[in-house]
Amino acid sequence: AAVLYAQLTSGKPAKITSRTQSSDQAQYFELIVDTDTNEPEISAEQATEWDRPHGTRIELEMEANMRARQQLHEYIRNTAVVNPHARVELREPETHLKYARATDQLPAETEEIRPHPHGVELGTLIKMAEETDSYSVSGFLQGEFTRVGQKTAESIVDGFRDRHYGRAMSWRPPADHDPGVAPAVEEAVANKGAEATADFAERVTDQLGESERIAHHHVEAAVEAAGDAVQTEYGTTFGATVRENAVAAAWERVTAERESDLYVLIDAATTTRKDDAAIQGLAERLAAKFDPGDRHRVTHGRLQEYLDRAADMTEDRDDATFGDTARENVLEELWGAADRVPDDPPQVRAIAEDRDTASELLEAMRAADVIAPPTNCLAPITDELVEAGLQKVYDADFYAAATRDAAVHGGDPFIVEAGIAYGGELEERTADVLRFANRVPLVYQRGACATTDVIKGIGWRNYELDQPGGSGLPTGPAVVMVHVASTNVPFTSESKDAIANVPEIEHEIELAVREAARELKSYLKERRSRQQRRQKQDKLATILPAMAEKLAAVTGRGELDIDATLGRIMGDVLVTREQNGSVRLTVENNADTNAEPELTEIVAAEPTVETDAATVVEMDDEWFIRWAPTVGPGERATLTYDLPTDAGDGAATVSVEGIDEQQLTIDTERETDTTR
DNA sequence: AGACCGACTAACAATAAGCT
DNA sequence: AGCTTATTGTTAGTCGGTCT
Repeated sequence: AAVLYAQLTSGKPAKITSRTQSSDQAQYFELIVDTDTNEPEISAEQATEWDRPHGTRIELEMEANMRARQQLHEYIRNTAVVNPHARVELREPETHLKYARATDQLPAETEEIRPHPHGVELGTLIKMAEETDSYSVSGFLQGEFTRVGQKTAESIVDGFRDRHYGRAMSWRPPADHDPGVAPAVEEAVANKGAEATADFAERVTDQLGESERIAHHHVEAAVEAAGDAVQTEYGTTFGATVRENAVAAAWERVTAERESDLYVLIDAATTTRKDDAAIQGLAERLAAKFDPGDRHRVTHGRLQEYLDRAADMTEDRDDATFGDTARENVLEELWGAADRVPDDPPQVRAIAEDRDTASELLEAMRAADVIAPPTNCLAPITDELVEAGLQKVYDADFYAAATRDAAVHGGDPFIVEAGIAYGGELEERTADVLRFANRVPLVYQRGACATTDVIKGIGWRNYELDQPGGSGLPTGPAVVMVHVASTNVPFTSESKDAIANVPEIEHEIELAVREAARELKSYLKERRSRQQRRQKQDKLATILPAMAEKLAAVTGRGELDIDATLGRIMGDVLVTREQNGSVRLTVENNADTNAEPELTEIVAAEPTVETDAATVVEMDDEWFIRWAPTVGPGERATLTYDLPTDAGDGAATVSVEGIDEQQLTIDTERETDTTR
């Protein structure tokens, strides 16, 4: 599109330079797009020198006005966010934007997939049907669509038959005491010999008697089978005319009692005590819709029409009511009673030529259960790289990102990713929302986008962000980015400016943003508590020494150990080391949660540790003493070990890990106290 | 209470391998 | 070559637990 636009405005070809790592020369092309055939045309080709080791460069010259420069910059910046693997640079006469690569990791390769049955449009379907090599509908579906195997294809074809041919209404076989099918068939067959005719009629009757309900095609099949059998046995030919007559006669017998048959069905469907007369009336009127000579094939829509008319009439005449629910139940009962026709579906070619048939097939495809499409056709940026992308563009204190698992809307898989940058150089105002679709920034129509709607709908106060009025965009030094990757992103319009409000996508966007926001929340909470701690500590640090001094002056005793006291007041973990012949390490936990510090000491001589709580490892004449106690709130734990007397006073120091630096006070002064 | 998540199983499509 | 069969991978569905 860019090439075409450049060509239209400036008339100059696109200049392309490309070089692979292995080749020592680059290839240079000039390319124009033939607007008639929409095919590229290479107008010049030559080998050339290029200073880059590998890559592709496209140069386009185009005319445009630069009034929307701000948005161009924004576009470039946003592009840099979602393409952390790329180096993005913009040179203009007065500005120069440059974003370096944040990672050398290329986006995961995507796999091409065939379209999903739920995702195609009628036009596409017809086009596919025209181009396929398959003859049968089943083969076409299995070959051209993803997630369609034998089972799914069968269910689609079944649905298609229902829509294309309708179903064949079936009736119960005549009861035994009624004049059965046999006499009617015998009557219909002439000049075939009494014995053969009787046998023929009996066979047909037996065959039909086996099934619960009989549709027209059952009768046809029974007559065919009986005809063939009798033909070989008796040597008399049962031609097409005879068979037709026999089918007609048998069918007439089968359909003779439509009314009582329908009565039973309607009665079964209407559980509530409907008026008997009303049901009878409905059955009568419905029975009248099925012509005696007809095959009784109805589509779902036609059946509904019949039922509606019959029900309306019954309401008028018999003063009964048939509500929507009742009608629906009866309709489903009748539809269930009707038999799926055995006709083969038309060939794919025929479907391609007939729009109505194709539309019926599409309906069947939409209605069928098809498992979700595979998701490896999408390449998410991944949460780490979203973070990296944000870091590369925004100078903030905190970054969070979340990538959702793939989900499906219609037939198209999609992945939603969200990222949040907070603090740092970001301005304190309504948070920016960056929207992306398939790694392309969406600049316009901010308000019409599903992304914005979702973010406005989130209660940001839960996540420690200000939100005036409790809804709408949050305020604060924050940037929220949302990326939707899909094989078919549903845009609100052709201009691809905003993502449409598809419930599935909105839901995923919300979950993704919330996921990232939760991280932000814990960060903000921690930061706040840290600030409070620091304020408290600052105050104490000014007061305590003065108090200690006063106290010392009043009591006349030596100076107090302020550090330890401060630690106790602040709820810190206090680690003390005393050396008096043996070394004694004490962990005192003044916090209100369990502390699990890991203490390591390195000494120059082999220590003797009495408990199993600590492990000693020797390495290059140094001994590592590792001790990882769990200390409950308000408790203290102690480790004592001996060093050989000739080891001298330890230059050993204790290092502590697993405790937040802010909450840790290490006190080794007593070492000097005791050795003094 | 409801949504979400992970572990597990069953079902099914996709693919490779084998067979007629 | 075309069909059937085994294998593999993916997904839907279910259950129980956890979090908000």
